Amino acid sequence: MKSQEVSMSATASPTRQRILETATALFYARGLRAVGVDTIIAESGVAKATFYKHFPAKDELIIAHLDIVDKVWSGQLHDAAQAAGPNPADQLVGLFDALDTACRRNGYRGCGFINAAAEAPAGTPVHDRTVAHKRAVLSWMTDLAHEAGVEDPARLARSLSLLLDGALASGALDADPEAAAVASSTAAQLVAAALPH
Amino acid sequence: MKSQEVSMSATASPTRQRILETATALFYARGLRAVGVDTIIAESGVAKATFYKHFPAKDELIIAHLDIVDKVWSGQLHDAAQAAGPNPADQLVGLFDALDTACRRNGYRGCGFINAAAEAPAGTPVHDRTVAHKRAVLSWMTDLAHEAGVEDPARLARSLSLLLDGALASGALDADPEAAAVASSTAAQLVAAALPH
DNA sequence: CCATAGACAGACAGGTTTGTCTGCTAGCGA
DNA sequence: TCGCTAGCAGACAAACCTGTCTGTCTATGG
Repeated sequence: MKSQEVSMSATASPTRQRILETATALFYARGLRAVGVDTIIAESGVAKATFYKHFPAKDELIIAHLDIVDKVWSGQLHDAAQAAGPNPADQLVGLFDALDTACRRNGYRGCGFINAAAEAPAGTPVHDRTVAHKRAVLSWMTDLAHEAGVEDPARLARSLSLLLDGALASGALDADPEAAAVASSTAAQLVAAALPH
Repeated sequence: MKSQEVSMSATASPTRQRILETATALFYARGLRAVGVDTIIAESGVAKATFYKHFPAKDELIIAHLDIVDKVWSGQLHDAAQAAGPNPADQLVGLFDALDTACRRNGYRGCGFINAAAEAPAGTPVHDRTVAHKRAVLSWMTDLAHEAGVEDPARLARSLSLLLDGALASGALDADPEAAAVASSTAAQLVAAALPH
């Protein structure tokens, strides 16, 4: 208990990482309940005891999976916003490019959180994480709208997040780039209309 | 085989109806995979053999459930549109009132189809039904937009359906009437902007 | 009065799921 | 060399899930 206790909280052992990567791919592709731990164990080539050492219960693995989804998707959203330049109004529109990029990846199946929430009743940790994620995105967008100097930042952010979630939800049905394009251009229209003058 | 053969195709026996009602409530509330046939059988107070006589497999019950969801939700959408008067542009906005009504009902958990699709991989009958439902709604809205005489009916309808799905998806997380209100007012804004002159 | 349809009750089979437990092996620092 | 950590392999228990089957009860129409 000397050298590793620092990295203990980071919990980034390679085996754990391998399990988590396999699991997150399977969960996203097939759904939380549809994937059993046996499948994850077989697919990641790990022993059952090892699996349960890292994740004492399936639910903890699911939570870890959602944290990854959050990190990845939030990152893509921020990157797309950044790519649109320094102007917050432009960023608010630019973030929708992440949608187009995402729906062109194959295996795209919409938003991992929305899909997860459909399987988890309210009050469960899974559901709570989803709510927290959506709230974080909304609050980020509200800040951006505020910086852009629009009249009602909360309303604009809400509209845009509705558009985003709609595109994500319909993306789980058919990964149609058309939906992303319409979401993006509608976002541009809403932002332009909300801007002062 | 004289009096009942007419109603045979309608398949509306009271027992079947009772099973279906119980199942559709449970499926919507907890999810497709989370509800086992045993629970449905117990809850509807029916014998196992009777259950399997009416629905030879769980999948058929799920399909029947989705047909109900489709009928109910489409009905509410149409009713809300009708209530807004004869003007198609008004109807396009008015249909969003169904959202507000829905999210105030308790036990509201968003769109049964979106939730179902999250559990069913592409290519399955469940997934197909969902796509068909969403396509039907979109096409209805496109017709309305066309009648309203907007410049690009397809685009307006797409925007509005994105908004609708977004509100439905976020409704599965928290049944916040605020989301419905913003969806509605944003719809009004988009319709007004799309109208000629 | 009795034959038949439809429903009830519940045992049963066979598969899957989560999670535990026992043993074995390989590396690594003391 | 010893002991510790981390991982592998796989048996096992207990619950649960779908679907089948046997047998009983009751209402209704001929």
